[in-house]
Amino acid sequence: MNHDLLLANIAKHIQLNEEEKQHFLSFLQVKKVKKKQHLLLEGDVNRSAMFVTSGCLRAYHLDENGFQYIQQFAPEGWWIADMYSFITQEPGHLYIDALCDSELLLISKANLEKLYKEIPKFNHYFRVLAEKSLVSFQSRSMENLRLTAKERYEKFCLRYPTLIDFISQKQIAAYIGVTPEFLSKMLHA
Amino acid sequence: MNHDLLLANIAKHIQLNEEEKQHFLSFLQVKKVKKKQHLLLEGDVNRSAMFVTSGCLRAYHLDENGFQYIQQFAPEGWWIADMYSFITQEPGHLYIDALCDSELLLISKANLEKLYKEIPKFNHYFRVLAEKSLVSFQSRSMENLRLTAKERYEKFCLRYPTLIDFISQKQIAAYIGVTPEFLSKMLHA
DNA sequence: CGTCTATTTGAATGTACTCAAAAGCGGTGG
DNA sequence: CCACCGCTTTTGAGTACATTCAAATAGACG
Repeated sequence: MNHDLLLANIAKHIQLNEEEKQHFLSFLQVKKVKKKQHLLLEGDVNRSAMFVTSGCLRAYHLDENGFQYIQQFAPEGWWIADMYSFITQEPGHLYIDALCDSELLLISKANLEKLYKEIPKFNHYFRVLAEKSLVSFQSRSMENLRLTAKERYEKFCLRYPTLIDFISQKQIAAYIGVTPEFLSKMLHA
Repeated sequence: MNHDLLLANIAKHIQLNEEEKQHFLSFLQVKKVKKKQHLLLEGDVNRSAMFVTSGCLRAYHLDENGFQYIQQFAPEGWWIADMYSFITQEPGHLYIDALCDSELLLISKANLEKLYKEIPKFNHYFRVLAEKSLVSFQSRSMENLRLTAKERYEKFCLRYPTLIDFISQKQIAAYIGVTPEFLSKMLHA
């Protein structure tokens, strides 16, 4: 069942009885997307947080010159959202799309707020998630200043070992913040 | 009273009755530090999260060449910690020190865990804090790749308007990730 | 007042980008 | 099943943004 991965993830942090599990699952919506399909466009309000049960998503920003900057990949077992937009329910700046056919579990902002009220320990679960993600982005924001492109490439390989030979070099370039041309030269040097 | 700023901050997110307030305050420790005094060194375990009631702290990383990279400043009303170390209670990679004489409220990891158990709605408070901080570091990590030094300088001015004419250029350079020499040239161009 | 650190300025260098063009590769339709 | 089209990757030459090293000046603090 595609809920199992999520329940297992949650079980690492909080204990749910059968009733709570069912209640939680009733808030979720299953969604299937095809490769290249968008789940969120710039200017959209991100109404649901997404948990990837199979496949892989990515969140990216498009700058005024048409350059993509990838904020994160979300392989199987990862949550993804435009956090700014999801929290504030205002239009966001990110695109989210599928790198391959994928299956997702969605929880809407409204249902998540209900969940926090009805099963408060989910505050704990999502607090721990947010804290871990925070630590990771804190590191990355400093690494993006102090590391060279080559070092950032190596960090990428460590962070997403399953993606290295699955995604294109262009995607990796957009994640580490270099041009595809430069990454190609770097890997052939 | 120096607790007021913190209680006001908390009141924006959760409602506490008088008893809960007192219980919370009993977990806190007041600490005064002088300018340049360190609160955390690289390799230390960060045992307490710190709330700045007056003054200003900063968290920074020192690389192998002796360059400082400032992760964040914490003026009055901000929380600061080495989140990685605080969460895991393992040795961290950050230094935290005072930019001027400052007054802090500390909550130890152990007391915070007790607090979560005894007044679970603090999970909500710290979840919201972590989420906001996450959004801010997500933006910064991409800005550090796609913006030029001049644009990062402008973002810095927006984020910390009270610090611009209080801290040295060298500090700003260490935050936006350029050499002091380059920042000087940039500002005189 | 003297010392230490921060800032300024300049010349040479390096890392990564831009633009351009060719080669490779994958998917789609005839 | 092959040919074509579009996108990715490669390669090269010229350029830009930021660094390094060095030295002079200015400022802050005890």
